[in-house]
Amino acid sequence: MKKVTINSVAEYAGVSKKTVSRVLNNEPNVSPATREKVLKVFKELDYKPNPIARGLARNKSFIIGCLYDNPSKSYITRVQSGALEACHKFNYNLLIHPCELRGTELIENVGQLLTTSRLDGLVLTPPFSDSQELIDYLKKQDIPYARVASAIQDDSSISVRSNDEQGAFELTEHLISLGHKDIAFIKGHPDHSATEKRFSGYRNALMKHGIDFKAHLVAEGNFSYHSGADSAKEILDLDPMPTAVFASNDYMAAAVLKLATQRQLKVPQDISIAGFDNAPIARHIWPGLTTIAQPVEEMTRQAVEQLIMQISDPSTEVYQKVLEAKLITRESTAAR
Amino acid sequence: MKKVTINSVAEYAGVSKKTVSRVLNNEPNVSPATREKVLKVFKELDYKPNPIARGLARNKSFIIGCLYDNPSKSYITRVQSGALEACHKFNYNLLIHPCELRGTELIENVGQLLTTSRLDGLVLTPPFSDSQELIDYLKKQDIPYARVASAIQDDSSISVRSNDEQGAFELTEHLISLGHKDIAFIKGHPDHSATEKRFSGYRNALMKHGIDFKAHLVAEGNFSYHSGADSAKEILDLDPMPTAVFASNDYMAAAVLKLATQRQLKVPQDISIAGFDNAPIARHIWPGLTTIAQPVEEMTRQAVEQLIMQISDPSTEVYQKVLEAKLITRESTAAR
DNA sequence: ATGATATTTGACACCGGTGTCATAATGTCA
DNA sequence: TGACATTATGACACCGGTGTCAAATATCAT
Repeated sequence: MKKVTINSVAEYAGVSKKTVSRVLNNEPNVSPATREKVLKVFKELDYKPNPIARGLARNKSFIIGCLYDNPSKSYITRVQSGALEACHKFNYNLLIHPCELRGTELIENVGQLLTTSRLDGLVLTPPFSDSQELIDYLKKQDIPYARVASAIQDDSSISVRSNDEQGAFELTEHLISLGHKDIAFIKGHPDHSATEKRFSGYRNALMKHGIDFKAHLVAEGNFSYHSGADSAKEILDLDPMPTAVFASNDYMAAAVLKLATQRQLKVPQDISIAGFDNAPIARHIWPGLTTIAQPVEEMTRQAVEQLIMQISDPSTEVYQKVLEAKLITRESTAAR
Repeated sequence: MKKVTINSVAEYAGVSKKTVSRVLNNEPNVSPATREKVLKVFKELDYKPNPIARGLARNKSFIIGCLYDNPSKSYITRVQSGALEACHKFNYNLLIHPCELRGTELIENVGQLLTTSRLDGLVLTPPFSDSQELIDYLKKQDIPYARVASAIQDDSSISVRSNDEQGAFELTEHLISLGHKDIAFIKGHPDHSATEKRFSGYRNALMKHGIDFKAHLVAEGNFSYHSGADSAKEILDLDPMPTAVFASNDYMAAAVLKLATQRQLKVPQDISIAGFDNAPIARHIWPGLTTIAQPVEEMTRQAVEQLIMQISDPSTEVYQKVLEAKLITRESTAAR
């Protein structure tokens, strides 16, 4: 099977390759007759323009890169699916690139990525969306990027996040309204800005309702299930045991639930447990986890859509957006 | 910041661009002195070769595409991580493309993918690895591909799978050895070849141990948690209720566990439950699920590695490989 | 020193498209 | 019908690299 290029199409149709290019890109100033003729040849030869050649000429690749370093597989797939939705809408594709925030090679690693594959833009998900070092680098390299769930204040770049603080506040109030006063808290990974946001939502709710904050009720997690299991042990070993646990994500909450169940504790009768994110696991276990639903897909979709807009027209105004997080109550929390 | 191209480097270094290209690609026949000089200019100007231009000249993109249509997020991320490992080892990148097997537009959709982004090869994961239609199309288009977990017999293309039948056989034997005779089975998605393999492993084990196969103990699932919940209802409503349930994946098993727990059944005392895949959820719930560990990352890694080998040298022999699946016993199964 | 061979280097076409600009064809109006 | 604006088309350079091949230079045996 011989390769069909723009040249062969042009020759076959008896026009110049520039005219073929015009038809290809739906440019004006082609007579209907010619256009028709060329389109027919497209069909006849089954012509597919070479995206690489086009990329070289236009200096574009129509590929967006997605950077992440996150232990939650469901979070990652949600991010991907939001990003893909936006990409496909505009005929872009998505290249994924998990890498580690820590370690001196981050910049080098991303540099390598940009060297081996020219990307039109980058979506940064936590914790990268909070890495000032990375952002400075991208700015210097002049690579368009969009931040998802970032806490960095920067009006000159795209950012879509959800209201973590508000969500944590509401969830804590929910627990308080059920009569809980000793509410343990498991923090997330310190590199993620959401960690501090959720923590302060928790503290603010306590404060608003006149409940003293007790440092010994706070455990340090890192969003992984494993860290949740460690924190769970700390918390369930406390005497007196708190009546409720608020974990900064659902995986850690699931770990608490597992240990509690292993210890023959009844949830929610003996202890209430709540998570954050509304990951699939929150409804796959029994009792289902009360949690905060974050619109992860939607955040990413909007971020990528804005990113593509900005790529196609760099003069487009970029803006920052905050989406609402929503309380989902299930069976894991109850009045004490 | 002016763009640094191979031309500017050549001019600056006082050599031809071909020589620069030689240094870039570590080709022989460059005098050490010249090589040194050019390398210094690379540093000085911070030169980054343009992958698109290189791609055009060599007719390569160094990008592998990954096709999937799978409800299990953990399966997807495991596939991705295995694929990425192989890609990065050879300086390739990975582009992801979820799409639907059903619907007439599959071929069109993949065609679109290949049109908008030239890929050097494609990894097919279930159920695509079993789609003869897609495979024929790729062959016709002359796009290299590798199949993961495919049951299609085709010695001319790369395939890495694990032994689903053997795994299911072992798991069933495990249940039988615990004294179970009424073992319900939840099937997977009919489009996946693994579904039949696992089912026949189950039947063969029953047969070997002289246990009659009972059709009413088989429920039709599709690998999704939701389908598992439906099947769970069917099975737990049976009278007499079977003493064990073997679900074709862990999500469906988790759904059975959830319903059982909701109904105040003790697992494994009242009923044993087993899954397949060793997905994260299998150890995130209580009791942990007895299951079969499939080396998903490893399968994909090997498949992609072979794929890249074949791309770099089309004369490379391709081969098919079967990896072992392994029984993992946890708390969800016990003697009756 | 001489010719034969091996190594280093560069000129130039090429990959498959797009952008610029000149020219040809067509349309408009007095 | 001629002058002028408008539309259609193509020639050609260009994007930033790589492949081919011939020329220039270095190495070596005799």
